[in-house]
Amino acid sequence: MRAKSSSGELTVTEQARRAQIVGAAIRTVAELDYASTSFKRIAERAGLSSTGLISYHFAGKQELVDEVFREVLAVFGRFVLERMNLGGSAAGELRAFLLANVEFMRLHPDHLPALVRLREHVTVGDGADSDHVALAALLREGQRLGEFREFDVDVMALFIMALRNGIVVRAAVVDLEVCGAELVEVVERATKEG
Amino acid sequence: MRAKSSSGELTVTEQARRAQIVGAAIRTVAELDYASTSFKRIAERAGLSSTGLISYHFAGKQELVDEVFREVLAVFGRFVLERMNLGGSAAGELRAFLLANVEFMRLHPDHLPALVRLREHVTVGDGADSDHVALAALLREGQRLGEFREFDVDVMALFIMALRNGIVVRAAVVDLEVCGAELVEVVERATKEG
Amino acid sequence: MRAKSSSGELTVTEQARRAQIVGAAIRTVAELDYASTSFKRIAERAGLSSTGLISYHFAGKQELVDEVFREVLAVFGRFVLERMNLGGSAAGELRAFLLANVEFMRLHPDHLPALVRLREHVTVGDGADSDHVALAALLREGQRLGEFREFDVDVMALFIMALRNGIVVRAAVVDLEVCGAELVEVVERATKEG
Amino acid sequence: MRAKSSSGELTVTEQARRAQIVGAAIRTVAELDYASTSFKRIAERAGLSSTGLISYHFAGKQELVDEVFREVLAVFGRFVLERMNLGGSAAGELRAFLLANVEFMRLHPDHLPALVRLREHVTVGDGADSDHVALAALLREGQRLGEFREFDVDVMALFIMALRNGIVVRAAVVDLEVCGAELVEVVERATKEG
DNA sequence: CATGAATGAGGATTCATTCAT
DNA sequence: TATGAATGAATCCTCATTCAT
Repeated sequence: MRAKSSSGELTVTEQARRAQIVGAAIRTVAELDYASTSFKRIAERAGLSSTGLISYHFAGKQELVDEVFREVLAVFGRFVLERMNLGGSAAGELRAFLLANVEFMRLHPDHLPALVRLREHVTVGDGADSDHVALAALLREGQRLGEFREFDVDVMALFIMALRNGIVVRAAVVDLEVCGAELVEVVERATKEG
Repeated sequence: MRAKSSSGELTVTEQARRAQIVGAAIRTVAELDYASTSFKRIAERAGLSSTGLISYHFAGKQELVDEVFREVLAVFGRFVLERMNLGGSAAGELRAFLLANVEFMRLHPDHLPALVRLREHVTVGDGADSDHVALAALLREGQRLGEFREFDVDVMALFIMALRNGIVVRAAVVDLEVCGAELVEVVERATKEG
Repeated sequence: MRAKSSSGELTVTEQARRAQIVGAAIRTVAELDYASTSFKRIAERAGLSSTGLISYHFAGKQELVDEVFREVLAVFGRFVLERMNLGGSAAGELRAFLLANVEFMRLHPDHLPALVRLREHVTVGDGADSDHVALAALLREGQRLGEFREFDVDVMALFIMALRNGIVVRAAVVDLEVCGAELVEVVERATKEG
Repeated sequence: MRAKSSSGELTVTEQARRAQIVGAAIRTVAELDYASTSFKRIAERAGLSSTGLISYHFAGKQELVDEVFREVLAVFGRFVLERMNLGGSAAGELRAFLLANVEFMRLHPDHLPALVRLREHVTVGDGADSDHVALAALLREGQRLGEFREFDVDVMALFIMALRNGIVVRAAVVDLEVCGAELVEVVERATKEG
């Protein structure tokens, strides 16, 4: 009856259903794009008998979209973090970040497409740019350490995310292996001193 | 329903109306994103008194979308071509291409956003990748001339377009001047020998 | 396509359709009460093939409800005014007002029930209390002329409208003739000096 | 679905739950009007965690509505009766009835609004008019005793209840003290001989 | 008894499209 | 050609009700 109980806790069943719906929504958005993503389509993919069930578990389409976005971002964030926290050089971290991205595309082919397609329709505010901010910080650190040349870190972060997104959008028709290797090379050339 | 006369030709009036509608559609998509672009919204921006007129001039929403895409691509293509055909080196051509893109964003702030947003909803199949193909050819030529290092030209073309699109999507909140300069720098570093 | 053209004018056809829908809405509300009044029910009574047509002519349910209320109030206001402007005494005006109300119920059996049932759901703000205000003014004038005894004019106006509404709600099961005569008698006793 | 046990009796727990739900329903209807009164809203006000519980204790929305109506009527009836059975004159009884109504509004501000709003949606048939019948009987008795003038007792009863309901509907924005005094005065003038 | 998850009908509204004028 | 009225499918959402636990 409620999207969230008054205490903010969710029952196990509810968590499971929400996860099921979110998963179906991710697949739907990845396959059909936001414009064609309706509750009906999501319900079909989730095997639900009624779109009413989605409304039962989520306060509205916007909450679902935000939740999907948050979930994808969380999964992605954990995945990347596991592959980065080696300490070491900024350049190494950046390289790890890029390779993690490519690996993530392989393992979760629907997540990043959903992320990219939902970005404009999300009301989260914060998480949307968290990637960008963290990346810019890393770049700035690299500059401080003398590993990276001078450049506008925000612009460079934008570029790196743009390259990543470019691969995401074309992931279906592209050789991820080749793309990944070239991505690392290009970003290294773009950032390194000299 | 009309779309084209039985002989396949369009009258001057028809062409004018179609152009008016296409122009309004470009503005609408750029401002509202594809998901919120309806005939009603387009008609408002075009100063049309009926959405029926759009259906009259275009066989359907898909034809309109395709036409918009084709038109933007054509305008963009002419613009870029004028700034590139100086002959000269591949690197020079590539640089001219990039600068033309940035200049185009400044002069036609709605066109590339519309292009990017419509790409996934277009059924042209052909023109969608014409940019990519031409760019890949230029890169291959540069490799043949020894100006560019060895890389997968398709991947690199994808990257360059991704960088361009990254700027397009954030054009509203970004300093085009800075972005343009950095774009040239990054692409040069990404492609040049050594 | 629009509820109102940009110049605020309505075409003849549109006026006719709106009137048809408003009429059907009046009948529906009078018969079914607001809670059961849906676009579907209104469309049935209006002989429309689609509820979409109602949305086409009215910006929303609220606009329709407001328009219905305004229309009933206007018809009622004209009707009453025609029977009151004889000049003369305040008591005479009051009596004419009451008789006009009863006569109106006979001629327009759906209008006042709709008015009463819609009052709480209307966002008009002004017209809702115009009856009350005019009546209170008349009562005050009667007091000034010494025709009426001293009483709180707002409370008395409330009472008179309450008596009227009481008849309206039971109009179907009550003898209007008897009610009307008794209404005049009761109000006269309630207001007159002594 | 439960509604009543097979033997027709209700357990203490059942009675308590039903009373809790009925109380919340009264508040909900008084605050939100019938059209906006849903099981969800009632459950919120009752502190229930599920609308299912309402369906469990009442055979359907109609039974709940009828029960609410019956309950309000019973409470009101007892309250009024306590203040009337002094024997004495019909005029005195009538006056006591009116004052009891006003006092009831003060002590139970939600009950009469709920009663008025639910009247049209109730299927009891019986109790709905019990007020009216009793009041008409009192009026007839007063006529027999020569205390009241000649009038149609049903119409007069309708009028008196209409005045009462008029106050109820505006109770929030009106001075109950003033209204009460004027109500007694007006009804006395309306009914007394001469 | 109580819970909360689930259901499917029905709500208003928007949409692309059709058609008479 | 152009208009605007009309259509019906599809949208998200709310509702009372059912049911397994």
